[in-house]
Amino acid sequence: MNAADASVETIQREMTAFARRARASAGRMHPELSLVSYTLLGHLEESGGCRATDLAAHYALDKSTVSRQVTALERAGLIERQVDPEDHRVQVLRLTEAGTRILAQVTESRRIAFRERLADWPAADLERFAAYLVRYNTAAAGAPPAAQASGS
Amino acid sequence: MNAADASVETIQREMTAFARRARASAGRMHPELSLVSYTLLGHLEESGGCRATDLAAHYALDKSTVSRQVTALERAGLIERQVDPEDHRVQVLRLTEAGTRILAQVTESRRIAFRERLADWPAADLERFAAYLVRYNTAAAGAPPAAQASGS
DNA sequence: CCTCTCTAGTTGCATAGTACAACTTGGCGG
DNA sequence: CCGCCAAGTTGTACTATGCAACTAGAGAGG
Repeated sequence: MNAADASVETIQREMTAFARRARASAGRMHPELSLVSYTLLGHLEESGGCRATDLAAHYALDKSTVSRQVTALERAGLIERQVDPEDHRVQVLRLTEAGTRILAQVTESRRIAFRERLADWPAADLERFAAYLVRYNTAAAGAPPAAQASGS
Repeated sequence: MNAADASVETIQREMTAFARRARASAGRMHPELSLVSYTLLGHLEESGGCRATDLAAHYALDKSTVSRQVTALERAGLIERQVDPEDHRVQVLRLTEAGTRILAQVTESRRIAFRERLADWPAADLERFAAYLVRYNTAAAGAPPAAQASGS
């Protein structure tokens, strides 16, 4: 195996290890907002409101899963649904004020934790690491399901 | 926010996105070996055999979770338990031949998928990316639970 | 030798996230 | 009007997970 292969191997192992830990510790920090809820809210903020089907497609989730998550988030008052006047089958999802606030809180406390962990990294390394991750995830998002599954 | 903060923000977002997708697509590639089982087997291979408690500590899992996973892996014939002759409370876990084989297969097909996604990366970037991930995860492993949860 | 305490692991119970399949509702083209 | 497709919901089942209660064995102190 050449050097590039060894690097790929390491990247695979470390990304897997990270993914493995992520869920294991999910929710310990923010019991009121699970990893799933957090990412859904984040996408709603980014997109400025979208359909449940869009969320399902974006995260490769079943629409039933999204439906239940959306129901829970609505019950919690973090998002609201509005029936699309153009097509009554469609529900446009939007963050409520409370949802926006909580999302910001969680994002902030997560940012603090990440900063702590990355405190002793030189700025140049941080930038490069960030760029690599963006590049990697961009490729992953455009890849077919099988390739996405490799991240698991 | 300065440049370093922006990088931290990006790292947080991208790591989270990755983690989010990882689990969602887990198992689609290798139905016979879940993400959890895969990482446990991987650790057994690396360590050359260890206790259930070691696995739990390494992955920040409850010992009951590990116990069940181990039971399943043993039933599947991928690992075997031997009672430590020095301490009858302890079970030393080891990969069986079948376990070693399947682990190698899955690792290989995952490696192929990762290589595909990383195909157009220069070797130098691969090496740096790999090094960053190792560094990041090493910090995560030694961090307190709260900081680990930030990866979720 | 007996007891107390600690450790390793198992099991009972509850919960979250997920998928798949069946169903409901509504839009669209013949 | 009819048949078909698309968006969501609901029923069901399964996996991973944690916590708490338990069992079994090791070690220390009397």
